[in-house]
Amino acid sequence: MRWTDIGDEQCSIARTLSVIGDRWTMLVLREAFLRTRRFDDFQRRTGAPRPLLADRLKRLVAEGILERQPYGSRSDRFEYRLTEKGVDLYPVIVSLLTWGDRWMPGESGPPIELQHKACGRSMHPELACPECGEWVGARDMLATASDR
Amino acid sequence: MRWTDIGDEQCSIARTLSVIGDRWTMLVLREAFLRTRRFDDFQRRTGAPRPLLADRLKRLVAEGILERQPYGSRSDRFEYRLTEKGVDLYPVIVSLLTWGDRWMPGESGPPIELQHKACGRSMHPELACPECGEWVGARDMLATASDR
DNA sequence: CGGTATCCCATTTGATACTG
DNA sequence: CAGTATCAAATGGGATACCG
Repeated sequence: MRWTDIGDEQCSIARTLSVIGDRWTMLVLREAFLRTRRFDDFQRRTGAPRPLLADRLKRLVAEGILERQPYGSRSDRFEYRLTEKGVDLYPVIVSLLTWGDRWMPGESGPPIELQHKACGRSMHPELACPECGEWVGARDMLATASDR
Repeated sequence: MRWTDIGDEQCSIARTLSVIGDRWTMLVLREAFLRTRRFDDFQRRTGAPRPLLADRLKRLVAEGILERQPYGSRSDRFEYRLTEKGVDLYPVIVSLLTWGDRWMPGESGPPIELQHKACGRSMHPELACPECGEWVGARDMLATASDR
């Protein structure tokens, strides 16, 4: 299986990875959630080579995850903003962050702090069941693959 | 920045990606959560070339995400099982799945079904605040990067 | 500021075969 | 079953320069 073909896979995980399963892409998304919007800011903060960044931004726009829009009065300035589809990737990003904070902590504490606006506490969101409201972990779930 | 150096980054997301931010690795983890344990089963179900699979399994074991253990009576049979550190990646995997089911649905419905053992319903877990219990999305959170 | 254009090199990949 | 060995080909990465 080639990676160009993976978008055709049955599995939603594989299809999702075909779109965002690239390390530079993930870092771009991290920045987008931190409200980075302009090319040069993405470049500086991700450290990606400019041609690579250009490519990844283009793909994300093509996939409808980012929107490219002119801003200000000049016609040669653009900003990239998350679409609804892009914002919906939040659980993926925050899960990566949470796991890293827990299992691969840096020396000086986590560089990104998460605060819940509503209650004001610092925390990492966790998974719960939208039907019954209980917290869920891997052991609480039954996963069934239809192809086996 | 080279990818070999990314493990040194400040950001937990980047450090996490340095360990699991590879597409084959992610598919291996998907299988692990679907209770795949043996080399050839991983190979068949992920479609990864054997040398690549061997490499990814080795790395995951080195990182403490999988454990390699002999099983049965023969000494040349091994199985790979998620450690606690590995099980804790569940939110990452399930978030990828959830997003894919929502935004990149296949023709014949999702091939992996999730059921909450406790309440019996089919659902996708969602994020909530462990402090106050409310559901949270990207807009409900304040993310602050300490380096800017 | 927001990109492209080049170019070269290192790495990864994919296929295939082989071994204990 | 559980890998290694080999190897050609493709890909991606990084540096640098350039343009409107």
